[in-house]
Amino acid sequence: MPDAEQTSRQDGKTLVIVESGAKAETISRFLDDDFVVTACFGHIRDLPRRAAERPAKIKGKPWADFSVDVDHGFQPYYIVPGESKKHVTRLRKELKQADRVLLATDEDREGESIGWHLVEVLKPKVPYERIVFHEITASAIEAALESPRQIDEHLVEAQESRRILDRLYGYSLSPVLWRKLGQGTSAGRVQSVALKFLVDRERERMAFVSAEYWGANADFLVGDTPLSARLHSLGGSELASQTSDFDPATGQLSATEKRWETEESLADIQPALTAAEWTVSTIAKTQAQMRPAPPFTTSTLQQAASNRLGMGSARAMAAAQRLYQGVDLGAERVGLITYMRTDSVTLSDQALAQASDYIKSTYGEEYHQFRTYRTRSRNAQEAHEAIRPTDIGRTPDSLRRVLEGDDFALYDLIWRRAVACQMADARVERTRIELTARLTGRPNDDPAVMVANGQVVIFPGWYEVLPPSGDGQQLLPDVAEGERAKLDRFESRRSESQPPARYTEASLVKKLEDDGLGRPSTYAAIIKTLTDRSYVNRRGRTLIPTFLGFAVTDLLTQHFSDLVNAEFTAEMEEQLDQIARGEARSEEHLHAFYFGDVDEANGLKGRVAEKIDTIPFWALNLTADGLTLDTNNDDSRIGPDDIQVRVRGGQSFLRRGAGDGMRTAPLPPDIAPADLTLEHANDLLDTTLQLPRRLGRHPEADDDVWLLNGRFGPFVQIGEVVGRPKRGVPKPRRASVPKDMELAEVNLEHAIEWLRWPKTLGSHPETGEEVVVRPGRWGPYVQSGDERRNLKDDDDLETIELDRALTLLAEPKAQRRGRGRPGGRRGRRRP
DNA sequence: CAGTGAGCGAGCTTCCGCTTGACTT
Repeated sequence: MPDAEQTSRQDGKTLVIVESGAKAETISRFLDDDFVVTACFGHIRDLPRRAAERPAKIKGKPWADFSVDVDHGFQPYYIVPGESKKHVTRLRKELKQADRVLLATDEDREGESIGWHLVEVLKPKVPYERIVFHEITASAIEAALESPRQIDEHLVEAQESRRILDRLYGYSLSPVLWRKLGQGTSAGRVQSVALKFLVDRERERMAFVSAEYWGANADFLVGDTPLSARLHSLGGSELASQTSDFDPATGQLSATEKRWETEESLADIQPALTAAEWTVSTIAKTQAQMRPAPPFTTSTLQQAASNRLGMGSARAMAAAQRLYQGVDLGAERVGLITYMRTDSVTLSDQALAQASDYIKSTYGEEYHQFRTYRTRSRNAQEAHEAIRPTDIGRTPDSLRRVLEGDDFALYDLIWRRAVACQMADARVERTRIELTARLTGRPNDDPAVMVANGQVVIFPGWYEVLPPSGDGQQLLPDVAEGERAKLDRFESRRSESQPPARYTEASLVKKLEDDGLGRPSTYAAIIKTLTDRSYVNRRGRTLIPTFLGFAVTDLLTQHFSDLVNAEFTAEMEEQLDQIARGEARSEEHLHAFYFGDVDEANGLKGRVAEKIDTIPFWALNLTADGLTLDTNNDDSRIGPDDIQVRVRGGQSFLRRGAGDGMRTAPLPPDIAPADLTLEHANDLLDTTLQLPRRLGRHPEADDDVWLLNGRFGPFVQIGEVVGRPKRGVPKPRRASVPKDMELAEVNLEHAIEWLRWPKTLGSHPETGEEVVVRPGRWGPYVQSGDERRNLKDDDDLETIELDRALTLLAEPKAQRRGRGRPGGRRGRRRP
């Protein structure tokens, strides 16, 4: 099929380039044969990510890591990454068939930039113009074609400024973390703030002091009618009944006008309450209108998918992508929803009209309510519509045979939300029944009031399509004011004030959007980064920061606090807006950021150079009161029983004492910092101290194999545990336990395998030195004396022989290239 | 960085924001 399309193309056509493949398909249906619609699939150029991608001419430059010449106007050096090459090749081919190009990328900062990059890479010889589609409808496309314009250079400059700033930020601060916390760690304008949200919340939970408080429920008989109510107030004071009534720092009552009841105080008053004569004193009815929520954006879709369907952000987005790309219905492939990466709550006129028709014909006129919604989130760019079904008439039921699993559930949710948002308010009537009694002989507790709350839906409106959980009804029996009531059963109930909830994927995405961090296309990726880097663990739906996450956050917050908050991004966005309006230049902002606007000391470059060698290592002190940041980093002040949490090589561990009596134990990778108590820490240390452990008998050496704990972690050894190495006695054979191995799982088989290395192949004919082969950090290698060479791909660790090893050793050493680094400092190798 | 031992050669990691890869018969 594609072949036929290729050959049928004639010269003289207009090439329309959009960002996404499905969008290209849809738009081509609205255009005649004079147009060829194609997709570039997002950005086709970017700064090189890794050293291997950098152009040869910038290698060795002091700014090569950035691929941005900070000394000459912050000139970026772009490349076409491997994944984009095939798209560029294809676009070039398509361009040859065209005599005009329309850059129809999205109408936002990134879209403008993608259009500009397309021109830079494709260098069209034919005329090109910029157009934008506001919706994918015939009239909107026609309107777009009638008002082409030039590329907005200021907007492109703003995007480039954002791109370079993020590169400078990430690639300057990440190396600081490598030095202090281990390789592979990372810092970024968005991820580091997201991580700080999680760490701050975990610390709030650690500092939280819970309060126990008691309340009561009672069953009444009003005549013969049963009625349940809850104890509301005594002696004119309301009972404390929620977390916010208590001080999170002390667990004491903070709402001092309220009463703090205990189990004993309620037991004490129960006889008086039971004996009292109760009266239905007031029945208050109020009406309330419940408005539907706006249609979905990426952020609210991810929240609802998590809350209602239990889907994580990435899973929800994958399902949404499939719905967007569409299904085969009959002969044609049809996209079922509009674009799923959007920050807009706007619906097209066509969708509004469709919804109106559907609602009126299905539920009746009075169920329809025309509504428009305004986007409230910061930094919204609104290049697309809200997420909605492409055809409201395509009900979830009609797609039951086509969609399954996540896809169906998500479509159902999107469809309901889109319809509901054009429906009338639900009207509910709320009823509050108060029962009052005078207590004899208890002046401080008199009078007593019990309350029952109820709710009835009197007009469902949008509830018809999207019922609230529990259908919105809480029925109360029919009683009248002034009726006498008898307390039949009394039950006191224990509650605890709750620490602030941990973030879930859904609540983190909401927080990010509210604070203007990240974009619809990156919310799921941000969470993935945090988990990939082991900054965060998932437990059920909640996200729990690890100690490594704490270390990263503390280090950045202590030394670069102005960079690790949402305000930094907000200010950046203001500057980008100035650039986009042509009121400011990117270079000045970047210069101020990187080199400082007062002096070098307040620029990123100067600060990193000053800090990278002087920042102390991170540690938390663990006491009975909890974990606190260690600020002096002074071993001489550590007592023999003092416990610290530290991080090395990305692994967190416990340390008890300092100097000679010091003991360490690795922390379980999934431990929640708030769960680490002094007692737990001592248990972990004592468990590790159960080493040495005898694993069994080595069959060849005819000796015992021991698992021991050493300076650099656990290791296995053939032979007795020795105290100090004795002169003249050959050293026993030893091997490290791999870093990712749990100590409890180490057995004799493992030990025998590790102890096979190094294997002696023979002696070197020239030097007489032993030639050995062993697995190494960078793959297997051979060694003789001080000479080492890696095995090649064809060589095998198990079968390699002396001759081959000698050949490898005779080859020249791989050339080590000197690299000038900013500041001229080469990191000392860790001993 | 440290802890009963031995080893590790050269060069790498990292950012945010757009898009989904698909060369089987």
